[in-house]
Amino acid sequence: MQQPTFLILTALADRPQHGYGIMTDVERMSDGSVRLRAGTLYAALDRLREEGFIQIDHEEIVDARLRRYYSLTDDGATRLAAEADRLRRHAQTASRRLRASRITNAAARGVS
Amino acid sequence: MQQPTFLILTALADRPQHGYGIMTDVERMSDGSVRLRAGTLYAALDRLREEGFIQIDHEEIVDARLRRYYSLTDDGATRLAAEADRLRRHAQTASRRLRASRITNAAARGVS
DNA sequence: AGCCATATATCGATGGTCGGTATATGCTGG
DNA sequence: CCAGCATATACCGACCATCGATATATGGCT
Repeated sequence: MQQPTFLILTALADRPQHGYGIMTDVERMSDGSVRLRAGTLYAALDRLREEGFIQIDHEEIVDARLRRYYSLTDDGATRLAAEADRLRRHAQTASRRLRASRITNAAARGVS
Repeated sequence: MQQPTFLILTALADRPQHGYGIMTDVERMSDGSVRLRAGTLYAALDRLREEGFIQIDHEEIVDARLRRYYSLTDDGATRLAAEADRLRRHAQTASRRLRASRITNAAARGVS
């Protein structure tokens, strides 16, 4: 699973949201580092719905504009939890190894 | 950065390794869930070298077979550290939101 | 009047990964 | 004794998620 997809599911983890809301939420969550393109977002929403990870929650019209709200399915929540755990473990492994390497290099330079 | 690329850099975080060693290391690190294809690995090694994140450390011949060892550059270590931190934060956000959602749902069902 | 935010949708291009194939050596089980 | 597997690098076409751009429409701000 790629980062944009992961962040879309994360945006839906605690409440239903509509497409545009997901876009801004993802940008905020990632401190502006991940700007979802409209193409990416709506293609991903269709795909994730086909895969059964999200579903259409409800729709409403605001200012003559459609808002289509999506929510996580149980499958989606399970999948996201598994993916989050994988990310956490990978991040931990990388940090541990980098730390080990810095210690080794410091020792080699005679630094206490 | 995609997961395979991240894991390749992680494999090199604490010591130089050759291609095939990276492949087995990545599989072990991810509990067998990520099996690097030869095509992915060697293409990624070329690309990462061009980008300045890794470099050829040294080469040796074992059993008439070439072993080309790669190591992280300073740039690569910096990049990997930043990426690991991003992964950690994203995983944390997803887990926090999922937890919040479970509490809300439990309360809605009248569960203490 | 012009621009930006809101909101969804579609389309071609890009690029990292997948899956397979090629080449070569050495070890091991049947 | 030879077939298969592990080791080791390399290349290629295919796939698909994402990018970047464009389209359409409304409302608010300057």
